[in-house]
Amino acid sequence: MCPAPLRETVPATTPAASLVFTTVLSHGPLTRADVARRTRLSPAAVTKAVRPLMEVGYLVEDLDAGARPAIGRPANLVRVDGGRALFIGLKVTGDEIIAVLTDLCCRIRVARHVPLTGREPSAVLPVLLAMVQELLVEAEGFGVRVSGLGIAVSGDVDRVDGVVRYSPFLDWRDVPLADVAGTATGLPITVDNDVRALTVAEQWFGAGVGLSDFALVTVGAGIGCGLVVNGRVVSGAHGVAGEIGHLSIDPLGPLCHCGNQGCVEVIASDPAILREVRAATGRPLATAAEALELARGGDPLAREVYARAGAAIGRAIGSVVNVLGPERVIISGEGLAAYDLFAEDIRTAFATSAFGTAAQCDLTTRPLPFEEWARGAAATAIQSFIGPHTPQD
Amino acid sequence: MCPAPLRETVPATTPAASLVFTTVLSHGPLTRADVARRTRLSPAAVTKAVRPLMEVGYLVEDLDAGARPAIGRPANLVRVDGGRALFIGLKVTGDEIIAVLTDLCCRIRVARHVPLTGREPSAVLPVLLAMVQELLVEAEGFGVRVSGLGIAVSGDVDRVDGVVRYSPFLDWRDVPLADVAGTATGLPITVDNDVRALTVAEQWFGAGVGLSDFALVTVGAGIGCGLVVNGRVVSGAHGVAGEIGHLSIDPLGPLCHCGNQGCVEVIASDPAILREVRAATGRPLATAAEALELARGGDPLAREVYARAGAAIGRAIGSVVNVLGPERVIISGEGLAAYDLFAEDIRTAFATSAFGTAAQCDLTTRPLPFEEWARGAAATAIQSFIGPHTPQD
DNA sequence: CTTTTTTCATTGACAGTGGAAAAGAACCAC
DNA sequence: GTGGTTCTTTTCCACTGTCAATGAAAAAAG
Repeated sequence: MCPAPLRETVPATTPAASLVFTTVLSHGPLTRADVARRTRLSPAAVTKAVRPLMEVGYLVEDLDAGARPAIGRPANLVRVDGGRALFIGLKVTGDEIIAVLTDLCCRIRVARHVPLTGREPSAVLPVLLAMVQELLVEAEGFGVRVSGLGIAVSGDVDRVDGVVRYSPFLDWRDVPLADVAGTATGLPITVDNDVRALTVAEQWFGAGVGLSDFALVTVGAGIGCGLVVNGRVVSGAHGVAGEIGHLSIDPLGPLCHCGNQGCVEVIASDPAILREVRAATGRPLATAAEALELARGGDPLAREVYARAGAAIGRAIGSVVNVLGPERVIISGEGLAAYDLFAEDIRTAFATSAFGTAAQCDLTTRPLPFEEWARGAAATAIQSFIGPHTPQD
Repeated sequence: MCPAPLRETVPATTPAASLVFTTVLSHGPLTRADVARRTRLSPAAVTKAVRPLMEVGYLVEDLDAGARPAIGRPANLVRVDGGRALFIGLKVTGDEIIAVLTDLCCRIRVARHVPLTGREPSAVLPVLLAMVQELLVEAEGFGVRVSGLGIAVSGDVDRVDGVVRYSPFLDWRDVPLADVAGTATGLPITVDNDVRALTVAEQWFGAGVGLSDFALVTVGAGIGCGLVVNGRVVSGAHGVAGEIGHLSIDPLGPLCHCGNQGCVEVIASDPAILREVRAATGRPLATAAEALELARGGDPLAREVYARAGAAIGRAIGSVVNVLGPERVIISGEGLAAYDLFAEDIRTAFATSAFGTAAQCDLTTRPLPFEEWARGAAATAIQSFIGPHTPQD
């Protein structure tokens, strides 16, 4: 009579359960008492939230005695059983799709990528769906169902409706990605902006854990920035935020396609650096990697370009920090391969442009393997899976 | 036996009551049904929240039939009875204390200011307390008790502890203002940063009502910025945020005391404008008002200075908007007296520096009479009075 | 001039959430 | 053992806000 439920129930049914689950998820194995202290819930509430989550296997008792107190009853550690559920994360770029299969703790189990031949939705979607199928097959090998699919796309993305409003890079407008992917795969879909997705991953599983205010700066083909303020990811009133790529750093700098001069992006993005190194040295370099090699080899002109790029990034970070006063800035991105060349310049430019207390802000760097973007997408899927009661901090 | 309560109970005891009260407070007279729709509470919950608030007189039925629907039972409007409680707001500047007595709707009933002879806490506090006494006497004339005192100070202020951590302007460090004022007056005290206080006033009673993301930019002796993101005022991880005064606009501009060149504040603050007009015209002007007069008179060199100031402000606003994507920016401050001189420049500079969707952001200007700062302080007191369940939006 | 329709407001029953207090459990130290 | 300490669970309960039904007040319809 009663039809079988189409999807596994979400782990957290009440705000308290959600809070407990996300706390354990982010802060690793914890005792119930610890969870109670962290969440400011009563111990009783924690016990009651943990039990049903254990019964369905999302939480498990961690038998590594480990952190037992010197005195008193030994504590039982509780942790999330990552293997209990799988998620697929996809990042769609202009020329490829990067895909990962992760567990509930957002650890990557499988990573793939396929090139794209066209950018129109009609060219991308079949490849995307084929990739999902491929990973679903992989997932069978783990004997666990896939509980969600996250898709990250650059540009203006409406996560609530799952619509890509406008992606300049892909030249997409108003593509109802969640609907399409949902009907095709039957999975719960989360669509979000790529930088925001990466920010969610850092907030829950990375260098942003436990911070109520931080920024994530990505350096690569473009310069992006994700923000967490008061424990919540910032989306802006119109769905767009963190556009630091077009902060104007040098009014006399090169002309940017946005119409201004000296934007961060036209000084410090990978293509900009390549262009500048080419111009400075007169060599016909083809890729950013070649420019990097030249600079690493000690070419002073090339190094100068990297120094300028670092200074621009540092000043952009300084602006963000002055405005928001975050606790930490995480610097990441493909461009980080050149980090050794401009780390110093980023820090000095930041230090001089940060005003007052803002200078206390911690700068952390973090390598960004190519699968990381897709992992961010998986993180958003995990977030959706856990439920609507996302706690603010 | 049972001692009389020392202070009136706060209006809102439950989250729902708080939500209802703040909704009615900000959105003027509303029908219960409207409140229910706005807050997404059930109609029953609204009725139950309103009743006790009416019994103690904070809410009243508004008998101005006014907005009756074309069909169906006519609605009863509910509004806050502003006269039911009074609040004192104080702003401490370097050379005077500005004070207001407001009602619960943050309407100014009495405004005062006294000059200060010294900046040390020992010189300021007696004057401050005398001012409070004076307004308490005034308040007796209204036959209503004063329910809270808000104090606004520039610099790094910890609202939770009521401590002025560091105010460069006053040269205060770690002054426990809330404790001192609390024991001296017996009133509940709220101490906050001045710009944040102004932001709260706008969020609850001004041009920020109903917006989840907006910025408030103040132009005057300094350039400040208050931010509301996701419906909450931004304080930053270290208690400081919105420091746009030292965003560097022109790397070749005048040297700022912060060590950088071409900060907004060294181009567009009142003293900076005065200095520049003096330098450009060679005239021995004494005040910003004289410089303003000169520019209004048509002096091209003076006008040029204002145009540069406007452009700097516009670009600073552009930076904030690119980073946060607010729905609106409210431009205010004493410097707004000169608004006609640089309005155009602000807008053009903003338009060129705002990227993509960010340009949709609405720029609003709002005059800032001198009592406004003190009114901001009163708004924080009202916020504290209503209770800890401040809703996020 | 009823009756119906529509919307607003209230009531009382109720489900569900999380807290308080007390008891139980497991260990160490003496 | 006994007492002390901390973690965990249990039981009971206060409380909040929703549901569904009911009442109220007006306009529109018959």
